[in-house]
Amino acid sequence: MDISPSNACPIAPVVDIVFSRWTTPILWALNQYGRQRFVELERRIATITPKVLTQRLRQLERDGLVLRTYYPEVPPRVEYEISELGRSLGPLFAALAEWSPNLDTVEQARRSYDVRERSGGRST
Amino acid sequence: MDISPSNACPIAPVVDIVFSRWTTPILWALNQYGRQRFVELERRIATITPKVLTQRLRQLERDGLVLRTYYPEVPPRVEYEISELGRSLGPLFAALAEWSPNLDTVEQARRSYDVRERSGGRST
DNA sequence: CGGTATCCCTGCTGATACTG
DNA sequence: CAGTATCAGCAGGGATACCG
Repeated sequence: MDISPSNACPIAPVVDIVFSRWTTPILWALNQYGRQRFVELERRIATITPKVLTQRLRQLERDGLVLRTYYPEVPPRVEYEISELGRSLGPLFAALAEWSPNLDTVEQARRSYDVRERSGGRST
Repeated sequence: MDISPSNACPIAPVVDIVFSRWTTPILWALNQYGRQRFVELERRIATITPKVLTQRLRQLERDGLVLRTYYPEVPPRVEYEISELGRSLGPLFAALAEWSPNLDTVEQARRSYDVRERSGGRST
């Protein structure tokens, strides 16, 4: 939360909601593989802990991006799915994916920066 | 860094680079108001401290998203500007901006969630 | 299964002071 | 001006254990 102060730029609030920690893989998994249970998400994301997964799912549910359905069976069952509002993020995610080829450029920039810095390239 | 593990979804690395803390307002300011000095950025973002601003600018410079120019004058002058790679984020930022009307829906979702929770709506 | 509760610990942040 | 250095404080995340 409050990842980037809104006074600085108008898109900061959107970033706070959509790109706060763990939300991207969660929304992606729900969008990609559809409605699924808690454990499925847990296994798919792998490095997330149940506590944090719960926190993030609650947050996403509160923001209306994710729908939670509870089945009072034994053993209990809960299913999560992306909401319509969540699906409206599609174009945004597509824009992300379209930019990803530039990751190579970033990698290259990092390497040459590191070389420059190692040899004391900075003037100040 | 490592805001969202890449094993979970392919767009996570992009998010790590572009939407890590403070990078959005910085890139936005540089993109919106053009080439400017350290203090200008500092004043524009207001709540950022010089230490953190320096950190983030270095990171963005290393990633090739921002260009730094040092003028060895007295007093010294440094100017920052967005790189071509940084400008290539334009469509992404536009997609963000296009989604921002949905913030109202999020706000509404939060309110009704909070009402539901206050009255003990959750079954589990 | 689908979570909570607990503790710990890292990393970000803020404040302050100092320098070329 | 444009930083760097240092220290303290704290929220959030990870690991582990437990519960309906």
